[in-house]
Amino acid sequence: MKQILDCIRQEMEQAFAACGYEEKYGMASLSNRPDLCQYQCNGAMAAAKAYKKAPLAIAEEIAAYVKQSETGNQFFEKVEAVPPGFLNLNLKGEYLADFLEQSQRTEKFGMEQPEKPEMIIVDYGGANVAKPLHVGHLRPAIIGESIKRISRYMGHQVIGDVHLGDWGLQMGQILTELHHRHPDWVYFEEGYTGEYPQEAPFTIADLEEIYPTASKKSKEDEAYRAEALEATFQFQSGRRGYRALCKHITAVSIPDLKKNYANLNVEFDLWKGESDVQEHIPGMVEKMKQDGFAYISEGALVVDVTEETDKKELPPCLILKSDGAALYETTDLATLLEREQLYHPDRVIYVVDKRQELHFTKVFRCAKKTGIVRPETELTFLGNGTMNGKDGKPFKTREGGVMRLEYLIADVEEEVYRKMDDREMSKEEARDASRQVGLAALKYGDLSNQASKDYVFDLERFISFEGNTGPYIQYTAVRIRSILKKYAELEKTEKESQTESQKLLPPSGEGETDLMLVLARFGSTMQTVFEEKAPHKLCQYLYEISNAFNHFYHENKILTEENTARRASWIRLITLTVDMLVTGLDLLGIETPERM
RNA sequence: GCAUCUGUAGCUCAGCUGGAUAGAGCACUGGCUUCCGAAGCCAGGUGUCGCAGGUUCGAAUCCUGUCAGGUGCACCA
Repeated sequence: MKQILDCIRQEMEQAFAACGYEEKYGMASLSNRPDLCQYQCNGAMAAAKAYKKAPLAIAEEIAAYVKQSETGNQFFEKVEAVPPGFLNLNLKGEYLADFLEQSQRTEKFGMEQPEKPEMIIVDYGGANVAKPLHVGHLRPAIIGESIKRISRYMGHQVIGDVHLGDWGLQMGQILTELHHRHPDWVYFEEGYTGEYPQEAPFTIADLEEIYPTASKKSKEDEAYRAEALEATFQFQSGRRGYRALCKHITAVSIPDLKKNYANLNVEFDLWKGESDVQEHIPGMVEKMKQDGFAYISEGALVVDVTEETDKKELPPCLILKSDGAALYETTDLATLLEREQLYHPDRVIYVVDKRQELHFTKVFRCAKKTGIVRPETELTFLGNGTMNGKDGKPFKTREGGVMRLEYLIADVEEEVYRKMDDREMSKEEARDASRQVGLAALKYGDLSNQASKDYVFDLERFISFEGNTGPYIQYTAVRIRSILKKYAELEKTEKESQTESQKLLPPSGEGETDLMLVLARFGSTMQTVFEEKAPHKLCQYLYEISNAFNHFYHENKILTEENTARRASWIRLITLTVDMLVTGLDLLGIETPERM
């Protein structure tokens, strides 16, 4: 169904046209002065210049036209021209109620599905094998998951890909470290042609110690680093023993990563890694050479990606290192190649740390230039800022190290659990609720900030349950559910149910009108959130719904309302409210507990 | 050095495809519960929108310059 704002715009555009002005001046928007009106149209002021007339005169002309027109009469309770030339609009209660009535009776609150659903791939994991997830993985995971859910909800076909880091230097470093420790392993025996063991000779816990050690040595020791680079090259060139070991590393890591992402309520459709696209590399490189895009520069194989409009010359996109090994760029390009073959995506959205912007700019340009993706494929870089500590610097543990994600989650959960002491719940229920509330605190604290900006992690604030926080939204939803439960019991004692047959009545008071106006914005808000890939705007919206509901709630006694038609109408209104809240939270990747 | 992002209330942040008095939350003060969850609601003060110019009827928003901070600049990912 059509959005309210679109109806208003159409109405106003028609009015402008009928009065002899260009249609575009009918552009209406939400009022920025709610005390004066609900919607506004500023077109008269813009038109004043073009038509050399007084803005107020135009506004009055339009207002008069709308008032006498049939459809205008149906929509508006008020159409007012105000100096210097604003058009202030208020909707009729009947129309508003009718609109929400339809929203409630239609799937997805009446949101229209896209004519042509797009195939969208969201690349947002960034996890590396052999390394535990840490706070740096939090933002891409949370934001990406939300983008995925929102896109899917809008009616598109969406694939989330974790895109594991399982191919680069880190693998060479681990191989080197393992070689040093266990030179006798069959994996390191040259010329060995037999089968390698099925079982991995190490556990995830071993790896969690081995990788940091190797990484550290590689930074400090030149010879060690050279060894790791050589191992990387050998491994990438297909040395059997190395490949077998890396398979073990991946096999051991994935279940652990899955578990940790699941704790965050983050799920991927694809668990592909960099290693999965290696077969595409030789052909891809060969074609780039043949087509004349790739050439040797300073020993490495590169593709130029500068464009005329650049203020500064971009470094070229590196395809192969001078030692012939593949790079980050190479793998990302090959991944795009494979995605194009398998899924033919209309868009690929990368949710990764914003510091990688240059890298992706190069990859995108190279992919377009060399024809790896179609010209119309939209490649989007959604760079996220970092989560900082209260000192404004990247979040660290007290000891100054990088915090593991599972510890952070556990800390938040524990803190919430302590606060729920006084609730009448079983220990089990309280645990479960604190998990959901804690996660909401963490995720909402993150998502309510613009993705591209850094933000300060403040545990106290996020879990404070006051103000614009995840728990506050959850609380509002839980509270409504509680009322609905009570109502269901109450209704049992009455002769017949009225809720189903009762239509939504026009609002009876200020609080109810405001609530209805907010709820009526669901569709257009979702559209904006999707288009701008801006989950923080969804947070803001849910917060507005919650505020509007709480205001309404204090203004009206729902269950004791004597007019049963009114009461049934209110029940339907708050049902719509809670449905939208729960849906919205779910799109942020946040669950709503039964009680809290 | 070059590029790029950010600078809004004491703190944390919205607003930035130009519009009417720049908004929230926290913190601070006072009030509201014989009644649906007070983790709530109501009321109260706070701003050189980094600075300086410019465009415009109109600028936090667009343009230029400038200051401050962050980030990135070819064989790591």
